[in-house]
Amino acid sequence: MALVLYNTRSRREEVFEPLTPGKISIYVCGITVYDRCHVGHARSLVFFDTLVRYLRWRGYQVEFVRNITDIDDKIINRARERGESWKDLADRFIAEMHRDVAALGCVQPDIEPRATEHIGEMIELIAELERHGLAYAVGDGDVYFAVTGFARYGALSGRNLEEMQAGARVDVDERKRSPMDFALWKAAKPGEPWWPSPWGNGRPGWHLECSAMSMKYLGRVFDIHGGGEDLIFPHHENELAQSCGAYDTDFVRYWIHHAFVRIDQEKMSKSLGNAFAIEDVLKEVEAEGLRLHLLSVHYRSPLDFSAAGIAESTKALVRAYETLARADEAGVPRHEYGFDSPQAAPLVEAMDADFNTTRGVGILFEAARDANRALDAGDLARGAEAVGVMRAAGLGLGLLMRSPAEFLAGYNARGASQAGLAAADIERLIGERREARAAKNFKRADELRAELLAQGIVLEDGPGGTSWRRA
RNA sequence: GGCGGCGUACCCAAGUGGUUAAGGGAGAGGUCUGCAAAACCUCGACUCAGCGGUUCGAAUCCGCUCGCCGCCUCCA
Repeated sequence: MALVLYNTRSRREEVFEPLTPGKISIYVCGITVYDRCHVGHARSLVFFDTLVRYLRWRGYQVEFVRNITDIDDKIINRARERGESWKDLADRFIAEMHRDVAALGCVQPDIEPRATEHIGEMIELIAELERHGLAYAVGDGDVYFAVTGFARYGALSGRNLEEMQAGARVDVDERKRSPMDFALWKAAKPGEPWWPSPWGNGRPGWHLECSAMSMKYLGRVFDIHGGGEDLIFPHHENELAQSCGAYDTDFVRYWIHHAFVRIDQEKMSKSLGNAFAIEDVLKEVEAEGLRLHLLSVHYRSPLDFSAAGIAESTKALVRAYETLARADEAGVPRHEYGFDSPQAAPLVEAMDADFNTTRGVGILFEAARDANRALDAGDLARGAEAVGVMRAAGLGLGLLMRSPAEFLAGYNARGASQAGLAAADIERLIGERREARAAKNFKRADELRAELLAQGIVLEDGPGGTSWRRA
């Protein structure tokens, strides 16, 4: 079995071969911290988290780097609007981003470099580009990359300079040699933060940080570079030009880009004003329900955001946790199926095929049905195997990692509290109903049950008594 | 204008040349139950936007038409 992934550079699926056998180096473009993260960012965070988790579970030693862009025009402008320092603003949104990452159940990257902590490396890179005749300074201290000096410019995004210039929407800057040249270093305007450099006081251009930091931590060639598909051009095209131009390296072996989250058939984005902050969404929905929802669509297809869609996924997730809880209660033995076990083979096959998380989720639920069927039949051995498949799928996808009893208790308690009920209230009504049932007063028993149902609480009568859950 | 992608059941969504077109949500019937709920079983696209073509064989390849989206500007 071979891991296959879609490489943006070749526009086709390729068999993945790591630079060093058994090891994988990954650099993902992270967030520009000028505002809270939205659901589009959540897709990026969850997808690459799943990719890293899967590859680790799959037996690879993964080095995962995700940067933070903590200096740029938007940060400066936003800080100015709010009358605080750009540093304080960036730090605050970094903390909020970390909170969102944790809430979504994502691992933190091994290294999370910040642009402003790598100014020296970036200056060094510009100097190297200058030596290769690919960088030029204009009078006032701005430095540009000369795209016409880099023959492969446009190869990643599949475009060429003539086409781009024909349809360019950018204002042509007379100081540039070519309209597509981009800034490596920006001279500081009055009141802006700056760092000293051979070209004067200023700050780095956006694309530079990722070239400098990825190569610093992962080497001049590394395995995977990822991000949203809007980064293909110009960001990744420019990174590639900088890194390859400076060091004549292959730079990135596999480029992976995921599609957007959409709302009403339109890209979710800050500039369109249709973005939902992760923080706000998680007040309304289960974080793991959102996570499952994001994984239920293949990463290269657009995903429509809707509360109803997340609710559907959450229902499915709860069902899976209920199956696990049921298995725990029945005392089925725990099996741990590694990626090379026959039980995990279908999941590995799905995920090896360009991270088909959709199919992976399907496998998880097929196993859930098998488990319930076996438990219905009292076949604990078969139930244990099916539950083992569920857990293996969970490990590969980053789902079902929590204790089922704990998850369900929390989920149900939140439902009850939304209805203004405490667990003790519900227990009291259950006790009252138990007495009514014992007296064969089914009319009263049914009234009590209907009362709770109206508040979103379902009662279930089982052999061991009555339990309650969120409708 | 250039480049790229998508259109599969009521909804979401896998599958991209060959056994009965995954899975989830919703719905209908059944088993179970005091009645329910949950779970399970059954049903649900003779069909994959439309029309042509290639092939022994296509949702899957090619062409055209219609509809939708993305990138070409900061953006996950």
